Amino acid sequence: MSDEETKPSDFIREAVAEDLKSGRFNYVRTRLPPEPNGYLHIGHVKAFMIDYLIAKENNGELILRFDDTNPAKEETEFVDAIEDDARWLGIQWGKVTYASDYFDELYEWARKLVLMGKAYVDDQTPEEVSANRGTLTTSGKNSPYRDRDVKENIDLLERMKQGEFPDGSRILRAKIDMGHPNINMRDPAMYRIIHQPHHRTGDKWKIYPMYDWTHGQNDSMEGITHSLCSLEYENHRPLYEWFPEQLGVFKPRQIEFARLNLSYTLMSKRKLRRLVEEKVVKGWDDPRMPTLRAMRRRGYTAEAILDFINRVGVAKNYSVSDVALLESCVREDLNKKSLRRMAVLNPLKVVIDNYPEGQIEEMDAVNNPEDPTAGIRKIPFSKVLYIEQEDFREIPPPKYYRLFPGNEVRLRYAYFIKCMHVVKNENGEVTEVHATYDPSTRGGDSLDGRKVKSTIHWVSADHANEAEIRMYDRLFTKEDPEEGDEGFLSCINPNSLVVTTGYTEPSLVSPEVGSRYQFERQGYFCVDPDSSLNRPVFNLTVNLKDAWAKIEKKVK
RNA sequence: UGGGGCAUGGUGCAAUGGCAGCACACCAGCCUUUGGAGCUGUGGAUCUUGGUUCGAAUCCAGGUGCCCCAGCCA
Repeated sequence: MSDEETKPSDFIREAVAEDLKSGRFNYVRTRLPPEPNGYLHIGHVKAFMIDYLIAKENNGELILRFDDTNPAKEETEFVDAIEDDARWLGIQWGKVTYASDYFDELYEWARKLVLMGKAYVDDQTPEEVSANRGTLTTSGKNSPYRDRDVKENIDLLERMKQGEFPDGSRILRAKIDMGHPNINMRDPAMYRIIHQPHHRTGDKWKIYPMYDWTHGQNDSMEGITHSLCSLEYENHRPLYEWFPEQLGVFKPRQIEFARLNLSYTLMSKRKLRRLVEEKVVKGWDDPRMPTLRAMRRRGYTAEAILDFINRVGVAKNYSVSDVALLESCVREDLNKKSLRRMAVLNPLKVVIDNYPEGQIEEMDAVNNPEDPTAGIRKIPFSKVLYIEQEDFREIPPPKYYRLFPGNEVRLRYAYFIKCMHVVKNENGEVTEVHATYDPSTRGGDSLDGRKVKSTIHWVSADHANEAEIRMYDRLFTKEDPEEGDEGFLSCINPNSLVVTTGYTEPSLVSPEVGSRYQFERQGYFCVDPDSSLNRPVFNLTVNLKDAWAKIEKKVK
């Protein structure tokens, strides 16, 4: 296998290679630019991996730079969480910086622009600024303050900085062209007045730089060669390039790609916040959320997430990836790694009539058929068992070959059993299944070559341990939760969380929080921090493919 | 009646003028002590019209559709 062949390529990697070849840059340096105003979600992972891998593949550097230019929205808590999540993904960066590290230098650069006559203080109200910006199809109007002289501008800017003026009373604007067809070039704001403490600079500043003024200049100051961002910044590129051009400083290259969208998933921080605030979910780390904290809690591995991101690829097409692909990646990874265990989620009592009262046998069970080195374990077998309610039907539908009266199935790693009769309650519901076992099939193999069509899982009732099982499904019922007029809150899946009490084999009495198992024939489960002594809580990470569900649906 | 961008199976991504391919999903079969996993196979796509060319998904022209932009958010 050669690295040359397996190395992914896309239009960004090609552009970077071209820049190196042409000599536009002789090194590669990228940056991760999160705003510390919320938790990372899977959409960020795509952007992060592009930055990280492109730096890595080119023996370049990666800087983690927090874009903290708006004190009203940002908090240290998020800085820590973002670093933690990024590290969990395995991303490595050279150093951590903050936009706020550069506030002084940025201010000097702004003064320089004012001195050059390329920026001015505007006294218009926000409403006037907006009204005079024009529309998409009509030109804007120059501010009456646009031709203020340099001295006055310098003085006013300094006084803005000193906190002499109230919020919203003035802004510093770049002097470009109010008639520009690209609205971002119609004298964009560089500084606004905000009398609020900043999570890092405290109350030193009363003015804060805007994204457009900050980001590109930070890139330049840090010697970033490639500033990779999502498509919505395409319209900002002319401005991104205008500033360093005027200042005569290092000019990084901005390249845009399509952000990640996922079916049945919301990616906007604002809307995710509503889910938390309106208690649709229990918090940012609720396993149904697309945040990394939630996915970690749910049991997704970093490897699976990274594999997914890699398979999705990089392009400029607006696209919505299928959440089924993510789930497939999670299954593939977990299938190789997870220890198998037996757990009954919705118990139905089975009594083996011909099994000696009080007898207990230890059955050998394989820990992971995909990994022989995982070894085997012992599971106790006795006269009274629990099986899954779904694994018994009094009247079997077509193609059903699990347990039903008269049918024989295999209890995994134990015996063949045959259903003889059932016991019902006053409502006519089956409460107990009676069966006989064939002692010659111990371990699950018949001596006479007799075949059964089904193998079902079980636990010994006396030895089983109670556990809380949290079964998760998609949060939304629509592929695009935002489709239609009713909004995403109108298509919440009422069954996105179903909690049951299940029974596990005794080896799972107190599993380590965060450990992952495959419950045979059901899915992958991860031990939740809510677990208490002898009463673990298991989160469904992802279910196993359910062939019977498909058949049943088709037969109907 | 502006500017910027994008159109390839159901979904996502390749093919860089030379046999339209990969993954997921789907369907059929094989195998199976998980109706799991695995294996094999089938079907299905170049937005449209015209042009250049021996040859076009790719180049050119027109059309159509979708996305982004009028924060003192990022």
